[in-house]
Amino acid sequence: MNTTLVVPIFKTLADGHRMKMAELLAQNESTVGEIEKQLGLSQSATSQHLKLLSDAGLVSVRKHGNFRIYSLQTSVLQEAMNYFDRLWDDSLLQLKNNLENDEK
Amino acid sequence: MNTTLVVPIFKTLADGHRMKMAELLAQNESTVGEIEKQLGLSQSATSQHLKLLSDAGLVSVRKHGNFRIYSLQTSVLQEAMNYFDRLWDDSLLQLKNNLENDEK
DNA sequence: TATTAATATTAGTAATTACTAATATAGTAA
DNA sequence: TTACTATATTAGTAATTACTAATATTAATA
Repeated sequence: MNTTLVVPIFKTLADGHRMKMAELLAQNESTVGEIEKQLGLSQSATSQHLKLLSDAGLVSVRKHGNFRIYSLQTSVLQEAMNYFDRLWDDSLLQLKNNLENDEK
Repeated sequence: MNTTLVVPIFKTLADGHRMKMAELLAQNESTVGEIEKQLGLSQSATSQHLKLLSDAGLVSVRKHGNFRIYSLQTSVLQEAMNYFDRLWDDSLLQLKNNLENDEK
């Protein structure tokens, strides 16, 4: 597995506010203003967090009049899920091997 | 879901070296010295990273003579996996709802 | 065109991080 | 005990981060 792909995703989600944003967007796509209100952040801070999420490919944006509508990008989520699945599988395998060795 | 549980796990794994450590430990429990050699880090840096992993509950340690043997703690991994699963499910549900609304 | 609304970008700053270098601790062995 | 080995801890530092405040951009509307 290539950690360089997954590390940026983790870095981006490893922040309470951005994690909340991801959760909000998992429920519904949303404008900057709505997110700002939900999280109680300043407009600037909200925009900056969204930019980080966007740079990491975790969200996409489209314009609607004067608004920007952000949505969660599930394909990148999948990357992160695969990473955990892999770790999980490896450690289960390790456990199994250890049990077998103990029997000998 | 309680993000305060998951954020520290993400913060801890959101570093290339610690992520590599988690991967190594998923394959095999290991001493500090082995990890240090695998990652090409200094002894001190290695110890400090392991402390962070340990504080986050991602690894456990046991003593063996002069050595400390670190192993991955799968139960905490599970937390993080659940988080992603939840996000994933929510966004699939959102997608489904949007399709249904479009039909109207 | 001028004004307003929604958002983005920039510069500055305090707090956090990841390292190195040095020192401390704890177990082993002479 | 003394010396050695494996690891932990501490202090200091450069780089990064998350914010605020100010300004810029872009679209809608009067």
